[in-house]
Parts: sequence; structure tokens; C-alpha cells
Amino acid sequence: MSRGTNGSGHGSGCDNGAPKAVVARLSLYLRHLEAMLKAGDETVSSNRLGAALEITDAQVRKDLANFGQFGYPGIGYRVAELRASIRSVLGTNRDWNVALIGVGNIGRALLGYSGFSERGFHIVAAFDNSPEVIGQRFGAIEVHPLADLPKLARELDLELAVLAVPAAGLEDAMAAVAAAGLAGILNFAPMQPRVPSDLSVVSVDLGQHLEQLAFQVTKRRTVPTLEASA
Amino acid sequence: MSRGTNGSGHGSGCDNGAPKAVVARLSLYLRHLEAMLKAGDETVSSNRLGAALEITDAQVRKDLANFGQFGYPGIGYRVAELRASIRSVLGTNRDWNVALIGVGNIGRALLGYSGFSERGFHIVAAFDNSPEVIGQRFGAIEVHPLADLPKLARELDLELAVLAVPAAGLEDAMAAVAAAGLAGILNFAPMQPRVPSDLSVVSVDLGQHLEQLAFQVTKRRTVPTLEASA
DNA sequence: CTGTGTGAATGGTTTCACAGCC
DNA sequence: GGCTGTGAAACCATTCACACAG
Repeated sequence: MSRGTNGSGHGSGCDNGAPKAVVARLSLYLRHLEAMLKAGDETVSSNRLGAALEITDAQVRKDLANFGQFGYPGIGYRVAELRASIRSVLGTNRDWNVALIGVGNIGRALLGYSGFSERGFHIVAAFDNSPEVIGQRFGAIEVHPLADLPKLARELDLELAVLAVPAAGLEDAMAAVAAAGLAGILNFAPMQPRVPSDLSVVSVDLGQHLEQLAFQVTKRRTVPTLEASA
Repeated sequence: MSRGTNGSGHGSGCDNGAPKAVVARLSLYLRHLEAMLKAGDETVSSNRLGAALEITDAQVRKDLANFGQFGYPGIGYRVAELRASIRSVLGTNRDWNVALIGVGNIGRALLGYSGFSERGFHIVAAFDNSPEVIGQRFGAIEVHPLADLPKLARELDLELAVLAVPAAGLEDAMAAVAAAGLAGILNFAPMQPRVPSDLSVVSVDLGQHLEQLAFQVTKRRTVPTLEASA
């Protein structure tokens, strides 16, 4: 329970399986910690960190407690140190080489998206099956035929893949990624894939988020929400 | 409790606030129902619908029970009818006119993304503050200065906005959208915004999803996961 | 028989409240 | 004084199990 001697602040390391929603919030904490770093803040309390995210202080502490002891009673958390700890937990304390599969609309946007490399995810190769885009260059990246994935995966040390292919091509692309030995997929196809085991998949369905928004708006208009009183 | 006379299947309509995770699954049900429609299936049981999504049959039934009575004992759910009911619940049984704010990398991709219009969300106007892109055309869409948003919002009956602006411009853009009287925002800026009330916001942070993926991969490598036995 | 709708039971997440530390 | 870490309580979500309908 005690902190030990020095202020390393890195307690036990992660012990268990992740409570899922917690990991999503870890990313949010990270965002805010980085904003605070720029603002020059040295420490932050669970109370202030939670307020920025509209969650309770206890939630923040419980979340972090899943992965070790990072705080200092009476002080709070040291911003730079907590940032490093969370990055270590998430596995983003290093760079990742990423393959882009599917160079259509979405794929091209992701190639130019600075948000990925800012967080250490570098798209270093692009693949497609359409003869029209194979060989084209986008910035420093040339589009390769999907068949070259296994070879380039070894040469470039690719670990993750971003899948921006149409729903119809999803299963094939996933199989290719799995066969090339990559470890994880970020999937943009609007379809829940059958995951080939020993591959981690996170899916983002842009249409689904708009549907969520439509629901919220529709609900709000139907049920006038009893706020604004007090 | 009884069904009444005819097979309309639309029980009460939504009664309460939405259990949140349920709405996300509604979108998934919708996807699968549409695939089944194409495949020519007439009915589906909660069991089969759940299996496709790797959730239990009871979960499917409970989710749907939030919004009415849609099933037929001994039969299951009529695919076309359930699809219509879910779309009605989500508010996607009609078209929505959407404004795109921010025509950078991500914004341009979204302009060309067919997944939105397939679900009834039509980007009918684009806005930006940078003189470089104002006046440019992308397909049928011309980029307007953000100051024109209020006028065009009325003329084009805009209801939702997709925000693809850098994090620094987020608060300003949100204020502009709120002032123009739109009802909801789909936010792609990697920042949790302070929501201006009477505006619904759904955020998608692409970097965050890659971080989730990195965590899963890292965890799997550290804890070898005791499966594959039995 | 098949399969829904739903109360009861289970499991997980969030909040509360407080002991301990600075 | 302020603040973390954590058991206990409250809350919410999922699963189970069964009465009822076709």
C-alpha cells in the first residue's frame, strides 16, 4: 500500500483483464493531460480531471486504480508522470507501424490525417486491389497490391492495419491481414466482422454514429426534457 | 399485452429515456436486417439475430422491448417490419439534411462517403473559414464561408452538422452551429467539447480507437489469454 | 413444437463515504 | 486544510427461466 521509496509512481502494472469502458476513458484522460501539459500545469486532482470530462472524481480514481497507484495524497497526480503511465498502460509509449488497406475516399483521408501520427501511429504502407489506384502515390506512400502485404509486413514491421474497404470486401481483407501476421485491425466497414481469433479488432461505423445522433435529436424533440428550471 | 387486432406490430412507441448502449445495438440490428432483406429472408428469431452479433437472444428481445412489441410468438420477427420499426425509433425513417463544417482531409472524405446517404443523411452544404477552400467545388457541393451558415441553414433546412475541424476551432464551430439553430453535431475533433445545451453531440475520435486497439494488442501479448484449450 | 415478453437473478459499473496520508 | 485509494452501497445491464401465444 505504501509508495515505496522513490516517486516513480508506477505501482504494479496492469494485473487483470480490462473493464472495457475504462480503456476508452483512459484515452480521454490522456487528451486532457496533454492539454494541461501545454498549459503548464504540474499537478491535477481527480476532481479537476473528472470535471473536464463530466465524470465524478471517484470514477477517475477507480479507473486509474485498475492499473496501479499513480496519485499522491494531498497533491493529486503529477501531470507528466500520469501521462507517461497511461501511455504505458495503453501501449502508446512507443510507435506503431500501420498498414492502410483500401485507398478509397476514407482511406485517402486517413493517409493525410495528422491525428494518427501525433499519437504514434504511422501509416507506412497502403494497399488496394483496384488496378486504378495501385502504383499511385499519396505523399510519401505508394499503393501496393494487397498480395504484397505479407512481404511488406515483414520488411516494414507492420503490426496494425486500418481497414477502409467496402463491406463486401471485409472478410477477404481481414483474412489477408491475419495471414500476414498482423496483430490488430481498425475497421471502418459498416459491418460487424467475424473475428479470426488471435486478431484484435476495433470497429468504427460512421453511419452508426449519425444514427445515434438522429435518435438523440428525435427523442429530444418528442420528449421536451424537463431541464432549464431550478 | 395482447397484440390487438391487426399485425401492425407497433406497440407503444418509445416511452422512456434510452439505455444508451441499446441504441448502438439498434444500429447493428438494422445492418443485419438489411442484409437479410437482400438475402430474401422473411422472418428472423431473436436467437439468429443475436448469433450474428454474438449476443444472447434475451438481449435482443430486451432491447426491442424498450420500444414496443415487435415480435410474433412462434414466428419471430418479420424482417421488413422490424426494420421499419427500428428506423422509426432511431428517427431514420426519413431523410436528414446535413452541413459539413471543415473541409480538410477528413471533411473531403466524408463528402464522398456513400455510407451516409445510404442511411438517409445527405450532406447538402459545406462550410469552412479558410480562403483557400471557400468557393471550391467537390462534386455537387460548393464550400461556403462559415458566416453563411445561418442563412443556408434556413434555405436548405439543415438539421445536423458534421464537424471536421481541428481541435482548436471546435468551440467556435460549435457555437456557430448552435447559433444557426441546428439540432445535432457529429464531432470528429479529438476533444471532448463543452456542449452548449439544446444541442445533441456525438463524438468520434479516430485516434482514440487506435489507442483502444493498441491496448488490446499489448494486453494480449502480455497475458497470453487462456483460450484454445478445451 | 418454436419463439416472444418479462419478472427474477446475476454480474458489472458507478457512486458514496471514509480511513489514511501529505 | 486537501487529496488519494478502497470497501460498501446503489445503480444499471445482462442473462436466466418460465408463462404464454401461435
